Amino acid sequence: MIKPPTRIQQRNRAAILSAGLDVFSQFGFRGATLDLIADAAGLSKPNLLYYFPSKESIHTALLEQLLDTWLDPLKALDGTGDPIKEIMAYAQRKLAMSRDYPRESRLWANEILQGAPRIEDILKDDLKALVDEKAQIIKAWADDGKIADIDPHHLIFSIWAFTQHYADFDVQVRAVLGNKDPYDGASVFLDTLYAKLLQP
Amino acid sequence: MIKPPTRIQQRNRAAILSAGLDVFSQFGFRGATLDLIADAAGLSKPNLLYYFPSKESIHTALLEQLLDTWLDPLKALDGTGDPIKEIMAYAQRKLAMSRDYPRESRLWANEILQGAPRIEDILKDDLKALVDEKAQIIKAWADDGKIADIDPHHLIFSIWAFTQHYADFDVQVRAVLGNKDPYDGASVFLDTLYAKLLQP
DNA sequence: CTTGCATTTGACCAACTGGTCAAAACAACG
DNA sequence: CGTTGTTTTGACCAGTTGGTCAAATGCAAG
Repeated sequence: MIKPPTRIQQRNRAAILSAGLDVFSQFGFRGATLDLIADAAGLSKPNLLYYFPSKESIHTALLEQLLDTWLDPLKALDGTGDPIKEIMAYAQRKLAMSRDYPRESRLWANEILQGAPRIEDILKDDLKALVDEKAQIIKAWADDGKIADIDPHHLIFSIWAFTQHYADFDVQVRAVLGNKDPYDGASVFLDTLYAKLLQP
Repeated sequence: MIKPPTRIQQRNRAAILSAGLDVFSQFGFRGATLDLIADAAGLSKPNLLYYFPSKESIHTALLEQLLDTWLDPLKALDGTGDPIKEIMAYAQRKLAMSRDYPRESRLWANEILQGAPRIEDILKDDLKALVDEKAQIIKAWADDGKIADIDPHHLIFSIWAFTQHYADFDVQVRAVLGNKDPYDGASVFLDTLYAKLLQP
């Protein structure tokens, strides 16, 4: 029989996951240490291992939790909506994710940079399937002359690249802009960019 | 008096730097180990430390070597040339860098992801100065009505983001495209994107 | 207060880490 | 060949790493 988690369990598991997100997203899997995570979570190392059996298991839990959040904005792209509005709304949702979940974006980036050893299958199955499905919708719009005739896959890549850049390269963006908040400017630029690109 | 490096020194230093590039770009500074680098270079660990005094020194050497290569394409943007051609040529140079030097791109990405502790000053000084200078050129073009009126800084970010995406997220891009070469499609897309965006 | 379970901890371990060192092997040159 | 400087190596070290364990503490219900 399964027992419901106590308040302490909920609090500590959440603290560990948040600490793990901090550490893994900054140092990658190999560069992260249990000591760093335990310190950030305010627990002793053996105590941390009472809640998660291994370093790997914390990382896996984070990645699983991330996956849904990460794919949601694209899933919401609606083939029956107004083409240009749909794509631009998707791009804005993605940009908002970078602003609101920068650690998650960097965790993902780290994982891919390291060759995605732990999620390669997911990329090749789930992600590819989802992207292919949405790419077909976009292609249909292009064929109907409702948007400009561009390669749907590279369109999606360009949205990922541009929006995630503000989370993953945050330090660099802020260094160049002199610490001004980048997101207002980015949002305006994003609108201009895709409005012009998609115009049939 | 300075002695010229022997053939062996040249060969081994080059092998170490190449191995270091492999390992640092995949695992980040903390995740990289001297054993991994030594193995990849085909040397024993003490032998490796005969050529570089520390792990840090290998990393520093790589970063210094990278900096010039990395900023060159932007430096070559010429204020006296044809505006749209200049910007599009810059974007294509950047894309070619991702294709030809993916490890360097990932080394840079790793460094920024980790908060750029070792190059923050360079970003705030040299990089910011260079970008500001080129941004002013672009702004002048926009003011003269030679290109569309867009934010020059975010234009540059969009070029960085899109082109580097193909090196840094290589595994993901190939997983989604089913292992087709992405660069031809990316190059075409890049041309379309900026041609439409910059049109006054 | 006591019993039983959940939680926390200090001490510990083997493997790995960055780095040192003296001695050995090698290369070049007269 | 011998000598001299360069290159390579095995053995080693102290600190860190992921992880274990038995014992101690906290806590809630009867």
